[in-house]
Amino acid sequence: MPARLKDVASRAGVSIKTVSNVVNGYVHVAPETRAKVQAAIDALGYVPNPTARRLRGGGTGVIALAVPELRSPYFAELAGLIVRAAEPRGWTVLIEQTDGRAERERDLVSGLRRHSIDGLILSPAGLDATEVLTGGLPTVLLGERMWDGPADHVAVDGAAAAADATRHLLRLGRWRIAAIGAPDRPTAVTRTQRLAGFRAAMAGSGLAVDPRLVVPVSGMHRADGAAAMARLLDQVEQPPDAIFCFTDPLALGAIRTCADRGLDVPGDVAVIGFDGIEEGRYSTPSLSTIAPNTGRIAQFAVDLLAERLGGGVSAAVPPRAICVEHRLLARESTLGRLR
Amino acid sequence: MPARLKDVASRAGVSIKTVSNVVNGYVHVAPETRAKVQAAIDALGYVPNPTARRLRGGGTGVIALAVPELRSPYFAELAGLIVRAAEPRGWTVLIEQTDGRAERERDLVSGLRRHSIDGLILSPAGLDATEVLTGGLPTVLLGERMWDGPADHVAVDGAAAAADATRHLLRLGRWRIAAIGAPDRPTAVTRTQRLAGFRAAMAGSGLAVDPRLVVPVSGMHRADGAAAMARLLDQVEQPPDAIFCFTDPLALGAIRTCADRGLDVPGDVAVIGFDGIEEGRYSTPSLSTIAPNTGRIAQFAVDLLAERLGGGVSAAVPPRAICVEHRLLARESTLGRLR
DNA sequence: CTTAAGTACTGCAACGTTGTAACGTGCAAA
DNA sequence: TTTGCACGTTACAACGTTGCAGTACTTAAG
Repeated sequence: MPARLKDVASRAGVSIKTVSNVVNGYVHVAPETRAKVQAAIDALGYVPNPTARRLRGGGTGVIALAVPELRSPYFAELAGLIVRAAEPRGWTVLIEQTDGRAERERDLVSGLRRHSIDGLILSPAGLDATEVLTGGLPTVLLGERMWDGPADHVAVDGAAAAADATRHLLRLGRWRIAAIGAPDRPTAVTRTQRLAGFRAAMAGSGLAVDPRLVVPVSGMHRADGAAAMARLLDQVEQPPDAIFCFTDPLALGAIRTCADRGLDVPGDVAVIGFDGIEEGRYSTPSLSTIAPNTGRIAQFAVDLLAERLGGGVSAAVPPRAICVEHRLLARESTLGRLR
Repeated sequence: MPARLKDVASRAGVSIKTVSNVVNGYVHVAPETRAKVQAAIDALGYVPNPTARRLRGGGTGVIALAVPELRSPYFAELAGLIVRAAEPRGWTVLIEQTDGRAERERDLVSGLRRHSIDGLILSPAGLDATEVLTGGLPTVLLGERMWDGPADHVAVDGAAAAADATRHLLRLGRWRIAAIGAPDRPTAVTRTQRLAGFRAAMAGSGLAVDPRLVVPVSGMHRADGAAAMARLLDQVEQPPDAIFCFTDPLALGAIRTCADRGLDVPGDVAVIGFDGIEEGRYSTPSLSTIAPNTGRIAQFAVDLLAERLGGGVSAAVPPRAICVEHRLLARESTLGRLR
């Protein structure tokens, strides 16, 4: 039984609308009326009812964030940053997990309208570009996509970043370089781009890519990396001297397998990942990686959504793509112990 | 401009209310009327407006989950499980980050009413027990608390689990055992309980706890563990032969410092953590830990909330406390390489 | 043949809010 | 003085839904 405008109004001896005006900071309210109303508000502990506001035609202050899964550290950290970036705007974030299944993404995008949601930040993993718009919801896409997608979109340049990782290995004098995390299906855009960058950097150094050293995975977790590394070591007579893993968890799993097999990292095999998750700073050996600026990704995602929502950008404005910078973090898994 | 009841009604040639009755499965509707209405619903793609329903007095299908931060792997994994457990009930989960600040928790609990939320699952870190109820929202608490708290509550027995961890170290013949993660303020209930369990197990073996080996921390991250370990090593002339860290990230940070200082884990120092996060299975050395059954924690939390919400349990029923089992996962950081 | 109970459906009001239009004021400009 | 205007305030309607009370008709019971 929370206080309503009506209660405040009768206590302050004014009309409902005047209270509404005070609450909403309308200018033309006599100071003493305002004070009287404010006193009543404080006395009753009045808090506006957002449901009613929404019904009347406003926003809900809730946006949805859809990621493959929260147990992936990269997405957990990103989600945390997005929640934080949404805070100053007074938004709360509703989180959905897609499990990376296009079908589930589709259900989500179309079904989210049932909730009272202002906008969507979607990290798609397999949804066809054209399908994204069907929801009719203001949407921002995260992650490496085609740059002419159907919605606003924030990402790093995956191919360039992958090439940077590869070149880092090449600069260290490694040339028999494996790649773990190749796509197992054509819709996995992120992995396809990273693979392309890998190939480009190899080609740039005049090196051929041994097909047996390109290992596809079905998941992007530590277990998948460990299994892929084991498979790789079992299939080739001579192990690679370096590995570019397309995510940090893949790399950490691969490193674990190396340890189990008695391979020294980076002595025998240098390993570099991709994500820049905090875990890699403290692992043994610490993990060299490509770190997208996740803070800026989160900020841009929220800002782009805010612009679409606030009408700052007409719906007719074509989708914008923002490319966020990345850094190469060279650590022990490629450089060795530093001291 | 989605279709409203009114639109469906005029298309089907019936009253608004009859359409409402059909949508809500009211029994006394003639089959042919129902079919006619259903056809209109399908034709117009009518979807009920949840905001209006909520205003009228129903639930929203949205629950809130408040955790300290998503970047903590334990909470990220738990959040993922809760989102998944909420799915079959048709609930979506709105996530808030408290940063472990009681003040922020207070704001959240009282402010969440502003959103249209049916219930709250709160993992408190410092909020006084009595304050939790002020929100007036059906609430389930997570994490080790007083067992006579003001709301339904799911947790492992933190003291018993901590004692298990300590006894594991004792069984390995270690006796100079340090604890990293002691509370730096009295309201940190979780850490206080784990410390109590640690002390109890030590006392049970007739061992005194060297106060210098009990290290308080201000945060529970890898960095805090690394710093605490460094502080510990700097302060005592002879390093401990084992360390119980109150969370896995603390343990992983501590292990990292050991590596930097040339201490072998577990040769020189055995390390055990608390959380059972996936990361510990793949770290080098893999991390011994206490693993609460997070799957069941998530399930119970959602189920308890559902009971309060669904009226299956009267509001008068006193708060229930569910104690979830935990397992000791003994791995390399205490046992050494197994092969 | 009346009465009661049940079925099929409808209209109205209410949930709490805000935009719009309107109403008096009082004061400055005509 | 009259006009005009800005100010302070208010009544009313609407947002889309559902509970309640009611109407009209049908069937069963007394």
